Amino acid sequence: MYALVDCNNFYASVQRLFDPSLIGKPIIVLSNNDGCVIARSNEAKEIGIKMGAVFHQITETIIQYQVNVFSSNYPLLGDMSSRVMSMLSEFTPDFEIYSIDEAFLQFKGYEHFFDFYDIGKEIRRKIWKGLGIPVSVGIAPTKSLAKCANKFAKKYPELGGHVCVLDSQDKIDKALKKTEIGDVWGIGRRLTKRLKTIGVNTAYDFVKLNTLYIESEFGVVGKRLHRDLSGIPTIGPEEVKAKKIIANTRSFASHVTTKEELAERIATFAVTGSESLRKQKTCSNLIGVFLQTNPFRQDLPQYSPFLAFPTDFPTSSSLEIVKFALRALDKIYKPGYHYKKAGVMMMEITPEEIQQLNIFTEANPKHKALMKTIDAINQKVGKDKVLLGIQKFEKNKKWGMRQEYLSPCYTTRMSDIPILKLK
DNA sequence: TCTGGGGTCCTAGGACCC
DNA sequence: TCTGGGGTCCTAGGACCC
Repeated sequence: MYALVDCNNFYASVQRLFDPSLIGKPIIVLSNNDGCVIARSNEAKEIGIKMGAVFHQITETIIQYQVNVFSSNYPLLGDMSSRVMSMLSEFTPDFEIYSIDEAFLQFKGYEHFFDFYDIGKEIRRKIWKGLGIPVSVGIAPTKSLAKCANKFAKKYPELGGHVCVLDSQDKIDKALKKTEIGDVWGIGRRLTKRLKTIGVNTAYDFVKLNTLYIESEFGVVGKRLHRDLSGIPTIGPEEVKAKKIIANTRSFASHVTTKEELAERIATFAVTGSESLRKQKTCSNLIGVFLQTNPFRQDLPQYSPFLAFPTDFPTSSSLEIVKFALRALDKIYKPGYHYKKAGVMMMEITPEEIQQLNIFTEANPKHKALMKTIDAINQKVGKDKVLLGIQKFEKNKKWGMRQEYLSPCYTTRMSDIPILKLK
């Protein structure tokens, strides 16, 4: 059996955790740059704020309902996520982190010993007691059915106290019949539209389709999902693998026009990406850079170039990667445009220990030790303490990213730790 | 004024190899 | 009328996830 544990309105729940006065009030959390709504408390959902809504377009609603607004606080959210995951991992060794607020727990061979409903309740109780984060638990024989059960647990909390177990064909059928096709894991907007035109409106309708038909129309992806939803475990556990692409991209609060400013941002994206490469013990062989003007300003000239340079040898050295990134920037930069977004992508990622040597050039052996030292210092005394000369020294300016509603980093910064006052 | 960021997998078609 | 057989690798585009 698989359990899918999902934190309820995770970002909003975390903010509420450190400010109990927010309980029962509408909360929204914004994307980077305070652009879109990416998380909502139930109260915010009820007053009709949509996922992905553009923040500056809903100011009236915000004022009218006194909605509490937060910028994304990734240090805080990341830390709370790892605490949740750490507690969940104690329930079973077969444990898979699926996203920042979701994990699959697999229970092999326990079927006859455990009441899964009790397990679900216990998971919920522990996370709530230990961390104050509410979770929903869906338990079923396959991953896609566990996803389905989880949606049920969330949608009808009164039925099972945020726990839903699908342990018989009868229950599975009932749940599938009540699940809209668009809510099925792996069925996006396009497929929903296609399926509805052929009369498939629920997950149950989908399961009842002919296998051969599914394969010819929707390929192997459709076939896999079809089997998995039919109760035959097909979507197996995902191993944690090194990333194949590492991207670092940001929109700017206002536009950027000069090459100097872009160079400084590109360098920082490259440095951050290099750190990610080293963390997963890999090197990159192709460094790409892109620029983008603001696509919402069609009245301004548009220019969105991308260029990738192969490195001379596989590398994770910040110095090398910055060099190639800046070389690419130099090629694609054109004056006279208002750049709104930029990014660096590390591609063709290979393991550190497998090195295809180049005849003509080789890595500077000093870089490896240097990077190790820099990483160690930054780890010990705080992120970004050691920077390259081209990077911005001012702290807290974060590329002029708009973050007007940032909460304290309650769990990761000494000065932000909440203080309890006894009367 | 203002519109996120970061990933994965699959398929079809073309180029190329012997 | 007919035009071998069996492969690999790469790319662009499409779909999906959180």
